[in-house]
Amino acid sequence: MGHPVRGSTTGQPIMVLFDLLGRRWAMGILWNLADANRTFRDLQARCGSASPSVLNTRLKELRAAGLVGKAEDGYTLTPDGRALYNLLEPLGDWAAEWAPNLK
Amino acid sequence: MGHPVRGSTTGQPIMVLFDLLGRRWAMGILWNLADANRTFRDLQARCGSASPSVLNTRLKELRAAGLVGKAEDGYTLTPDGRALYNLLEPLGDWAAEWAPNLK
DNA sequence: CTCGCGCGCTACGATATGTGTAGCATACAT
DNA sequence: ATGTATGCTACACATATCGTAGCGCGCGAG
Repeated sequence: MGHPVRGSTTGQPIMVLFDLLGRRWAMGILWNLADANRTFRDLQARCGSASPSVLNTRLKELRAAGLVGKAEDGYTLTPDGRALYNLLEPLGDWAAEWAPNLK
Repeated sequence: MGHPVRGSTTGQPIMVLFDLLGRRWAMGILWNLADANRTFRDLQARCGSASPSVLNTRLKELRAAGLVGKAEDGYTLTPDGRALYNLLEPLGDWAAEWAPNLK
């Protein structure tokens, strides 16, 4: 049922984005690339030891989406990826206040 | 390997949030509840006809997380849920500019 | 009252997606 | 050449999601 535009039947770009980000580790990868370029194994370690197959799949998807690129010292955020990260960043502060209310 | 704190081994609340939102339709549900309360079937129709089992599972998770609540006229965002939505909202505008660059 | 209807929701087999471990090829240092 | 680290693939197993069917309920019409 493939990857292209899973939720975009209504033509809403936001659903395409949610489809891409609504996969395991997708946002975590963006998050961990924000402050520095990371090697494959470095990313793997920071994403709760995600299995290399998923990690590689996600990296392919994110690169196809133009959010992540490859530099000499590992993977890196493209300008688009960084722009998206900047929108995601406030979630970090919010999560810090929200998480304790959970259990 | 359940639901509680899948990526939080490092103690980062953001990973707990990413775990919750990084599931199918999770963000789509928040998005569709933003402008009005929605019934179960209404949500289902707006989420690309997501199967009722997933939709129900997601709703349970989101309610357990205190982001979604139940009103007389359907599901609704809690104050926390609305705060989170406000952070997510800019993604809509960004996605509208980004999506066309894809293919 | 009973019939049909739409509702929220559950059950369950089929498929898609993710996990975990092993390991290969390359590069570089010792 | 030997050891170590890298990026990544392969594959068997586990989990998540899908899609369809259908149950129990409340309600309004006949």
